[in-house]
Amino acid sequence: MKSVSVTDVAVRAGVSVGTVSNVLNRPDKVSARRLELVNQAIAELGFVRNDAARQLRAGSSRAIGLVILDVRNPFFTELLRGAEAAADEHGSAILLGNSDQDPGRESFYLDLFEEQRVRGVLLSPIGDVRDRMTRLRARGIPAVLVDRRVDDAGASSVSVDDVAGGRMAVEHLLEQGRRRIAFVGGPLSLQQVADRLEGARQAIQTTTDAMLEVIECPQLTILDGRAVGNAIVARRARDMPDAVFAANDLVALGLVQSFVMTRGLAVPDDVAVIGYDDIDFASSAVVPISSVRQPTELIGRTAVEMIIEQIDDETAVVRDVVYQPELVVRQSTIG
Amino acid sequence: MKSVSVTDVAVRAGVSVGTVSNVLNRPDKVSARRLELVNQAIAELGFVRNDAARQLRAGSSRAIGLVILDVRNPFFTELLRGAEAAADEHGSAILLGNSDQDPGRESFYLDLFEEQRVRGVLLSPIGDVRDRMTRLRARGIPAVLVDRRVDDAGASSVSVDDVAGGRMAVEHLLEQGRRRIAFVGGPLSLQQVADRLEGARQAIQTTTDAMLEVIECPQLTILDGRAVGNAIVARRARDMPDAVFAANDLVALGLVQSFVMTRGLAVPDDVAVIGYDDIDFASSAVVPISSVRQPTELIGRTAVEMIIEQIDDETAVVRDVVYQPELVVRQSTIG
DNA sequence: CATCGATTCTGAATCGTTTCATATAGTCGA
DNA sequence: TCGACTATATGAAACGATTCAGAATCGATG
Repeated sequence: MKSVSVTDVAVRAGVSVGTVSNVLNRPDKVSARRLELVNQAIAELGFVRNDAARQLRAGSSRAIGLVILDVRNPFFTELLRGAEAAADEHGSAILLGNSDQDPGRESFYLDLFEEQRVRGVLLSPIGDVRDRMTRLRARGIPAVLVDRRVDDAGASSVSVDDVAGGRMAVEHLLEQGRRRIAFVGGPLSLQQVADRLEGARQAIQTTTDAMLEVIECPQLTILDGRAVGNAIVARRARDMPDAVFAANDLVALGLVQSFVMTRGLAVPDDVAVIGYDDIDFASSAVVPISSVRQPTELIGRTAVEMIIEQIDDETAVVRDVVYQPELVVRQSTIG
Repeated sequence: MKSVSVTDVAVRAGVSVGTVSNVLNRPDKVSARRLELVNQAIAELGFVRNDAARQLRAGSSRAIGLVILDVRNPFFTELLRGAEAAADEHGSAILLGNSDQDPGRESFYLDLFEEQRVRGVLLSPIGDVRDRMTRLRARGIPAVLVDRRVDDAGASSVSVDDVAGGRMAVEHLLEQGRRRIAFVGGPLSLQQVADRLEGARQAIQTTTDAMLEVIECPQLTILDGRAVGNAIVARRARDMPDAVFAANDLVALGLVQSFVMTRGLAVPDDVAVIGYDDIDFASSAVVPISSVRQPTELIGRTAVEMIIEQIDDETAVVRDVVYQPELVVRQSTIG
């Protein structure tokens, strides 16, 4: 099962290996006759370039690594598609790593990407990544943080103003006359979650009679939402919130699901629910869910473009791009 | 920005390159003293093994390539997680390619994987892949088809009996007294879609008074479902189906969304809807959607295990694993 | 027809790791 | 102290593509 090499092709075509390499990489520098000969030899032998060898000599691969928090969250698959599109246009491929919010897996993929000498890394980080960023930078690998801004990390970032988003969500709930508001999300160590909560707090503080309860859950999945929902349904009436702001749409979906399925609470009559991300499924939920929309695909696209910028121009400075979110009102918050 | 090589490490530690390599790959063959020396040198110099060189010498990478039809379909992300878990246990990583049902992109990723000399390929194919399979086989790259069985392709596969699934779905609709049934899905060139339709036909044929209408849509997304839904709503009453079997849950979600949002049709009173895949979002839809469940994660896991089996044992024979689907009844089909 | 320049070709050197035949050190029994 | 092993360590060769300095080829021109 010996594989075909450029040498084999060169022999078959009666040219030198240098010429074969030129056919592969700079076909315009090769005379028509030899181009023909070489291409024919390639076809006959079924030659496929060995990327490891190419990379070893060339110094780096054409791949860009992307580490996301959760493949099952449509937010991230949307982001991935934006990144893919931009990478495509530039002739690179995206290598996806799914950390599942586990720092161990995050490390695993970052190590893997380093070993693979990827051209750049996009990271949706879990905890503190300052060290990681410094290390990548020292190694000359451009890195961009996505969906999260870290001051002083020495890395560029593309994010959305989550504090503003949180504020918008809760302001909207307040405008609807809600006063006993619960924030559901977690872990709070996740910056996005903390920021959305901070925004919520800011909004609450503009009033005197509203209160905010924080219910932390371990992850941001439908199951977590459902669990919290069941706990809320089981409460005594006087402890019941009249609105819930979920840190993302999956949690919001879980909440709504549990409220409606147990027939314990009507949405939005008993309790209003607003989510975050505006994933496709939010609009098709039991009760279409209000949400805070992020320009998700654009985030992915921009991040890749920033990587490419850094590759092309070594002197490119650290830059933080911050997009603004947008409120999307649906049935779950308006009676 | 010169990178640190094993030679640098060897010099620093005062040992030979062979020893450094042994520390990296067979630490048990190295004396404690040198192990210590080498590890220290690695840490001091910040050495990271160059995977391209490793791969070049070793012959193949530790990655397994997976090409899926649509990252935005939770079915595939679930499958991915199963594959990831199995790969993890075996110390390999999954490289993901998203074909978006575009044969060009499918080819692109398969070529890329070949160049990368992946250890194996999992493919959820679009059209005819016989040639592709033969070629991979000739190159000694184990391949497994997922979610689709292709007789005589010379490749193993892991799939679900979609004909049975289609039959189950429509039998269920018939039991509920529905008689004017529409099948929505596409493209019909996709085997999964064709099989589910075939199952539906078989079920219909067990009755004398029921009829099946086939509505083909270009893709299997929420948007396609919504478009077909709008078209159905616009029909005259006597052309209206009383049940719809969607080829997957995304389409079903889109249909329900359009029926409910336009207030044109009540689900399940006017029209029952059943989907396929039983993704998480099916149960949290406007009307919780009945579906045909596949052991999705298990499919991914099994496929990777079959790849590993083929790597370890060259003589492993072609094998088709076929799982059985399971009916999940929810509100969308029972008044 | 000699010369100069431009265009194409050639092939040895190179990238960084692993491998493996060979060398060396270490252990034990006699 | 001397073999007879075993356990470790060594370092040159190999993997396969790219690079680049220099060679070969071709035309045009005086």
